[in-house]
Amino acid sequence: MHFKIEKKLKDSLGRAGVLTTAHGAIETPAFVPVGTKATVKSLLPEEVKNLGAQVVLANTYHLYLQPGDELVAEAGGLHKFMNWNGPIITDSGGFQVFSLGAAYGKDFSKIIRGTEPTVQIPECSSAEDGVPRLATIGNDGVSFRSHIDGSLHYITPEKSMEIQHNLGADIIFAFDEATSPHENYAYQDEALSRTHAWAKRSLEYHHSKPNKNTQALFGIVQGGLEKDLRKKSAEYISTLPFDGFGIGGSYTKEHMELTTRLVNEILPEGKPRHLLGIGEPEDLFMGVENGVDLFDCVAPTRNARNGSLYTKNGKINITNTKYREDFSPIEEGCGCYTCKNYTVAYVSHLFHGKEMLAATLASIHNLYFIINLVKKMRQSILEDNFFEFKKEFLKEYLK
RNA sequence: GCGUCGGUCGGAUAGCGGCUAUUCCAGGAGACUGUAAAUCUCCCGCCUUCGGGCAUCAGUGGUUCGAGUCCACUCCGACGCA
Repeated sequence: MHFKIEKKLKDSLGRAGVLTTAHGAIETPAFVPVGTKATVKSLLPEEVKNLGAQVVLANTYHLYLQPGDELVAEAGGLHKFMNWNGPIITDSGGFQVFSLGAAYGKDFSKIIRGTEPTVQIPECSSAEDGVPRLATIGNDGVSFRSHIDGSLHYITPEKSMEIQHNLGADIIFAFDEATSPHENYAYQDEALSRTHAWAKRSLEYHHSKPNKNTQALFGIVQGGLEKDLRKKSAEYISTLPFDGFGIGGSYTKEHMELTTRLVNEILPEGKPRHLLGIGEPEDLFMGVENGVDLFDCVAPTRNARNGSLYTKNGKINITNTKYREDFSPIEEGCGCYTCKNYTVAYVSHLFHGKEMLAATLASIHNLYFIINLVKKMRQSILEDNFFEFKKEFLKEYLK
């Protein structure tokens, strides 16, 4: 893997570059569509490629459970298995420590609401609080109760690496613990020590295998909402010989920005940075401005399936009554396949009729919108007008 | 004409003497950020100062402390017998 910075943004951390992987180059900053189970939901790989995606992200935990990483290896690896010849990234399963653990059955997720970031739910600090969860954390690894069949699985940093080696993505991630923002400081500190120890173990395992030559390994910075822990994490992870870095966690938007800036000021400039699980248009601007090179997020595809579509004037809910007789495209002038060929009324009809094509056409539009938005950000960096572009876009988008 | 069932929100249902009339669909709105997600939440008779208030189970009477529920008749719909 090779990363080259082409141009830096003045007075900020932003930059445009090219990341070359074993399966091709990625012009950064770039948005990475999520295909958790080795498929970007509702889309053919050809469509994903045609709408402008350069790379996709699949999930270690899900593929390990089904169909199994060894089967994928037997099939010739993820690229061949899912018929995607471009770059692939796999997440380590670290996010599932959070989503199936502390966040299981709760009403909070990746982005938390409210302006008070230090809100703590004390009972979350203990795994023995009787609250049901599918992931239980130990210092050596994490026990997962399969959400598919209830079977018990134990994933360690080494196991995550082994699975990711079998899957064969171009970029893989160290196994980490994404913590709940509601945990107290003591827990965040303890969890961070674990993430750091696991980062080292992930790296050692990876470097002991020939896969190190074809697969790049990214380390992950955690630290919750605590500034000093984030700093500590960025500093420690920076010292390890990772090929690039991920920034993970769950936070308020305000904290995400502070964290991204703080962390990227510390991470080595010459290596790529991936802001995990982000985001919405305004978040992507924030990330790019603060030195993020890669983003992945389920938002465009999940929102699409749920009828929420991006337009330059904000998101619309296409199932609303007012769109039933709207014979214009979702967005006037949009270059996506859906907008070039179909009307809002038609897509609305597909949603009301619960037709599968609704998800496909909506996903094409949303992914095109987001991928293209980040491409325009890249272009604006190269043309020295990022801030003007940002201001203009957000003025219309956020109304 | 006689008899037997039935008539509960836009549709389909539950309810078989007891307080707030069930559930599903349709309809309306919202949420969703390293995918437990083609999912979830709320609303869906009228009014409301969001505390609640007032209606309501084909209709009209009646029995009862209390009726969607029991009784009588009327109207409507199925079926059966003439």
